[in-house]
Amino acid sequence: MKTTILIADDHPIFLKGLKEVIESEPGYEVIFEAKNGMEALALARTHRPMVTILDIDMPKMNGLTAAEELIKEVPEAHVILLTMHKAKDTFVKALDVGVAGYVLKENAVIDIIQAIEAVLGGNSYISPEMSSFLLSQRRTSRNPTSSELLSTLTASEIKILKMVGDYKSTKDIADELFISEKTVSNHRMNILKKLNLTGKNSLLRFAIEQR
Amino acid sequence: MKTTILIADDHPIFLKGLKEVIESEPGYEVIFEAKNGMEALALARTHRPMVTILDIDMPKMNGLTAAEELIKEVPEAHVILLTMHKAKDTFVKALDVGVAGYVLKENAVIDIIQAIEAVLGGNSYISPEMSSFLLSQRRTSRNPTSSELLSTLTASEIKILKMVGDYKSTKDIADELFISEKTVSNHRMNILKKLNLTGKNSLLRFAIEQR
DNA sequence: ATCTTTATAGGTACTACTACCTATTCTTCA
DNA sequence: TGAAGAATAGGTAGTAGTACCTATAAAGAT
Repeated sequence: MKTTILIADDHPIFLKGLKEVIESEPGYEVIFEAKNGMEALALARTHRPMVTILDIDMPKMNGLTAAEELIKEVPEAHVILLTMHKAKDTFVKALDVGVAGYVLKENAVIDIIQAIEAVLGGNSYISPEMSSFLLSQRRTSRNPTSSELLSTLTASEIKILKMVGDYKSTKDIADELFISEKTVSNHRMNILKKLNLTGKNSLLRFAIEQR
Repeated sequence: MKTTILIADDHPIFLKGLKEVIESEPGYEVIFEAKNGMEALALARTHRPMVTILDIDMPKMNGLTAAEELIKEVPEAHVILLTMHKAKDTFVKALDVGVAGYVLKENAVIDIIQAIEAVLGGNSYISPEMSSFLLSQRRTSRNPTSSELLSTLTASEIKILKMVGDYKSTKDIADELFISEKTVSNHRMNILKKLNLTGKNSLLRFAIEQR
């Protein structure tokens, strides 16, 4: 059985080109084409293609909104978004919505088959240019200021901080380490002082953000 | 001025092949070659190539450890790791260490130039197969069970849940919404019941994880 | 040899969140 | 019209984390 695919793009030339690329691969068949988001959503909703490829910039309804609607109704839909620009906001939104693929148009011809295969396998696929954004996010989360402060902590303090970050209570930690709750409590206070933290869940907050 | 590059791989054939690929591109020059981690680290440390490409599986010292050491000493080094396997653990470790690129060997020939360009531009580059792993991590955090539960919450409850996730206290929320602390407290309890949560910071925990 | 740091543990007090009540007003839906 | 849900607010109790004390034993450094 062939893999059924829906493509939506408001530029007929791009649409045609992409279709040819996909169908040059054996086993893939573009069963539907749409030229705006509304049309794409209606087709995908009723005919359930195995993969839905949506351009983001389209009239009537943009691809992102269409993807959001479609995934809400059909969570098992495999949606790949195509875009011209590398804007972070839309990318982050797309991730939240739950699209399986995010491919830059400039790479589409080369990447699309890989992307389709990835999403069919239940994986996600994003163009390398976008994945670099994911990486940098991960990196900035641990900023230099906090890591300097962290270095002043002793081994025990770090161990306890990690356990706090795992949502363990003072009692949990005391039981696990076979020490008194008071000792754990003292360690917690010492950590708070070293990190210049005050207030109720400030340690938990810090521990979580540092993970 | 040419872009200077160090490559380290214990397989001479792969090393030679990769070098040819890189030097076929104008502007790139492989100034050093190493056949294990120790050698690579020593060369990179003293000669500071603009990009350092390390295979992970190498004798003496593996590429990951070498990368860790190098980045610790020379944070501005651009390190690209090459690997055969898609093991998550090493990948996550590599991200923590701060490598700029992570390329699967099977894709290396095609991707390496793109990877080099990305890391020189201060960006990160990871093979699409690995970036899919990053995405799936992001996705699983909001699992279907919790989103179903979330849909039972009222608008006010969702608003308050978000504020809890911003580390706001009951009092903070009450002040901000011009309602009684008791009302906020009641909303919190209702949320806890709807989400089947119990215990001290369970709501904070949930709110944070849902963000 | 003394001083500092660290891990250990106890006391006391305050505060915020959880837990389980009741009750009123308003909207919405059958 | 009557029932259900939602937002509002109050009471009371328990518990966990924060805040600030003191104190001792072991390890390390000057």
